[in-house]
Amino acid sequence: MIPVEGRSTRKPRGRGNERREEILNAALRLFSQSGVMAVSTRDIAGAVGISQPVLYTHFRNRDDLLAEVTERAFGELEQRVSPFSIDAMTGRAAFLRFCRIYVDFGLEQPDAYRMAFMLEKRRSRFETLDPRILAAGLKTFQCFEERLARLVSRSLTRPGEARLLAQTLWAGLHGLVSLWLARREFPWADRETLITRYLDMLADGLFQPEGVTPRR
Amino acid sequence: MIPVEGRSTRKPRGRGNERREEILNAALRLFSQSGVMAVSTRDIAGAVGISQPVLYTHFRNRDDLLAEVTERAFGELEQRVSPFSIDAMTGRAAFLRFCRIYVDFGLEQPDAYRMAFMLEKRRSRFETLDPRILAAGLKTFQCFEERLARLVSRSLTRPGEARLLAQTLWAGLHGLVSLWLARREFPWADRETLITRYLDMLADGLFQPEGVTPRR
DNA sequence: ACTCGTCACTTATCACTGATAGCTTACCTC
DNA sequence: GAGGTAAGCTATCAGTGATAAGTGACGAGT
Repeated sequence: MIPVEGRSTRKPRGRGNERREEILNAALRLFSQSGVMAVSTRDIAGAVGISQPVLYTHFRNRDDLLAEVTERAFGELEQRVSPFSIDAMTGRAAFLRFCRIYVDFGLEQPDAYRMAFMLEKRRSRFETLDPRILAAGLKTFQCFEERLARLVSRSLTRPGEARLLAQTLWAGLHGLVSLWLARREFPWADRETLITRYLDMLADGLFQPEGVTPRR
Repeated sequence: MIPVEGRSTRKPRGRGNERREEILNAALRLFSQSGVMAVSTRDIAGAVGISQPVLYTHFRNRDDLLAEVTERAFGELEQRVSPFSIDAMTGRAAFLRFCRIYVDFGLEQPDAYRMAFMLEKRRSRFETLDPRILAAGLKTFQCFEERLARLVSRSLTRPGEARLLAQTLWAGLHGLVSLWLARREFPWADRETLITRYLDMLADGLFQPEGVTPRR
């Protein structure tokens, strides 16, 4: 399906890990081009210029490769969230910009987002999530939670409040992004209008009108 | 993978449509048991007691069968939403109960929910959504929008306001349900606490504190 | 009662998928 | 130069969705 490129030259001894990187990069590129489900192990091997079984000397199986690409997807989101600081903005504006980082990531990198949050296991939904994906997700969530907590630090009182708030906001942001990605054919209202309105709802729902003081 | 049951007896002439129903029922059952991705056409045929190619005399392909099962999934959600009426509740309580119907559907029937809102196409994400799924989704959304509009009818002024409100709420509800379904391994806060808090956020975000008057 | 068309269903097979076994080859060390 | 081994190959597996082509039973028409 995907055109096969020419054979790659054999790697010198001891530099087999370069191949591993090449595979990961090719996989990420193909996933973004054609969607995760549409890319076969033969497509990936073809793009790198090696035979398909070579993949299995670097990764246990397809899901293992996918897990590693997903880890990187989480890393990308984290890289966007992590430099966030309040700067000179008011609380509400800062909160909205914070939300926008997340939403924009989902809309600009749909495949990274899909892998991080939406991808179902191929075999069965009863398979447990790869522990590396979970770990990467937790790390990114913690970064998200910390930034959010700093944003509303004035009024966090009860223990566990920050975590609950972060989970609520995360799920809220996920709703807009994931539904839009999964059902693009739906007659959505104007995208910008919807996003603005949606983030307003989240801000109004989570905080007092004055600023960024959590309700209740 | 899934055990094959005994052969079914041949259908009399003119009653081939019974077979079609049997296939749909078996597919729905297996999807709920093992997850959509884990069930093959041979599993379905085996459960019905027929050979695998028979499926293709009733459905164009696997996605076509899946589309019909998904239509039914939307139907189930619609059946839950459709009898909703405000009764003797106050506006906010009615709104929360309305939201609860949606959330409970997702948590109780995860596979129906997945098929309706989360399922990615098998081949490529650039394939268009089956028009029947889209139609079923639109019908269910309209039912949702109508009930919601009646709930807040006092204060809907601008045209298109009900639609925007419905899309916002839908995406909001979807966020909680879908993220919970997709990442069960995540260390979520207590489920009931999270749901309550989340629905409170939606109510506070969409309406004035007094009741069910939309903001702005 | 016998034909005969056609509906319901079969077996055989295709191309493709992820995955494994076992062989080959080129490099690096000694 | 020899030999070990890392790097990669071909061949093949079972399972998948899908198609082609054949079989046979049922029931209407005479």
